[in-house]
Amino acid sequence: MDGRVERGDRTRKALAAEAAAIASVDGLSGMTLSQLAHALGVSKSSVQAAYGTKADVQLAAVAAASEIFVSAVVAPAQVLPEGLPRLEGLVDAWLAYVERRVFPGGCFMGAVTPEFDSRPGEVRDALARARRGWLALLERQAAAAQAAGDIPGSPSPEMLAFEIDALLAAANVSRNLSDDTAPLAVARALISLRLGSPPTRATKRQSKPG
Amino acid sequence: MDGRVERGDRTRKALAAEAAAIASVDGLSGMTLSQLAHALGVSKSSVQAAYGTKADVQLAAVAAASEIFVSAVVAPAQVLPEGLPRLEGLVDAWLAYVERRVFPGGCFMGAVTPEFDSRPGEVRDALARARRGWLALLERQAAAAQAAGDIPGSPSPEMLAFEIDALLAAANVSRNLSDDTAPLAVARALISLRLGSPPTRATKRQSKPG
DNA sequence: GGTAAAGTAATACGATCGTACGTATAGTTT
DNA sequence: AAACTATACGTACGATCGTATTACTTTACC
Repeated sequence: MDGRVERGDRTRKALAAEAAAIASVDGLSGMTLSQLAHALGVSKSSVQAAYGTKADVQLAAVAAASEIFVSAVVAPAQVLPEGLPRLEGLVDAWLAYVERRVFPGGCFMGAVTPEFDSRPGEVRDALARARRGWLALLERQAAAAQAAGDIPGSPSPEMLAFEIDALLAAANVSRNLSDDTAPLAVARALISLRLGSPPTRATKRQSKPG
Repeated sequence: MDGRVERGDRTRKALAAEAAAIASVDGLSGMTLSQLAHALGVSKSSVQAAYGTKADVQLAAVAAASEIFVSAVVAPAQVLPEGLPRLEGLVDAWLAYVERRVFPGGCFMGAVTPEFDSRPGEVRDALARARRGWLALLERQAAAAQAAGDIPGSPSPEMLAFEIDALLAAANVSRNLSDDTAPLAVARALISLRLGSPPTRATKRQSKPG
């Protein structure tokens, strides 16, 4: 074991996490190395020493954002039983992840994927891979829920996953534009509706207030 | 009448349209004045002479993109009767607008709104206004369709508009990432499903080919 | 304890960014 | 014809971008 590279890895992690945070607001190409260095109180040269080039920083930011996303959204839902419960758990965790601003710009992928979806390169490939993984995750739970008969009269799991992701992404944009969390509740209600669940569950249900 | 300002307006229009095209790929801040000038075969100074600052160019690009969008998507559907027909016409026109790449980066708003949704300023305000207008347009037709009883068992017009827009935006991203038009058909099928229409209409239905 | 490795930093370089200024050209007005 | 105005262009400036080079500090292993 080498404590030196361990320390280096730690600063590298912190760097990548901060890069992801900045990119969620300014984009992966809008983010500059000076900005990143200043945000962590280190010199620009240190950033360059950790990752050679800016493209490497961008890729590291995507990887770090993916890890953060997994621990904030995927992992919490993993304790729930497969199928509809876990699917709804993923949705609720995602909405909470956006609402509490794990990234200052809302969803990292939602901010960065449209930026790079028309620019061939490693960054786009990484983003496409992350997106496919997320959609596959949703699709698997949708398929399980459907197999269990919990989603009556529903389209294919692939379509259902596509729709859930679309609603979440749109909610993220609306929320950022209006700085209001109402769109998150709208998305939740629509997803509940499409999943055939009764009313909503985690959004409202504050009846009997007294 | 002044032939000078007329000529100026013509170049200004061409400039704004090209700026929108570039921004649909590189983003409104990724676009540079040199790039814009070179794309039109003029000098960088000319761009600056037409619009004083880059922020003005960005705002002009948003305005130009809105006009292009209206003539490519909104206007064609305006000939259809209000309610469900016009709503589906808007959807079909939108999908065609993306598929035939009116903007090289797909939907201009889809590329640029996530870029600016966390950056306060005039650009974000303009994008928010355009988005609200588009959603209101969808919502009005959804309400008319619902009032006519054409969409049985549907959520509120506002929610329906939100959902249609979400599906279209997601289809645009998927299409750009994969360079495949299949996501457009998926979105169309889902929208048809949510509108309660039988199968789909404009996506497949190529029976009786002879 | 000395040495090699890795992190951190200081400095500098070329390129390009957005912008400012001066000027030539073309059209309008008097 | 002369004065005026708006467009277009060339040039130049300061700032900042990403990157390369170089030296110094810290840390772990011999």
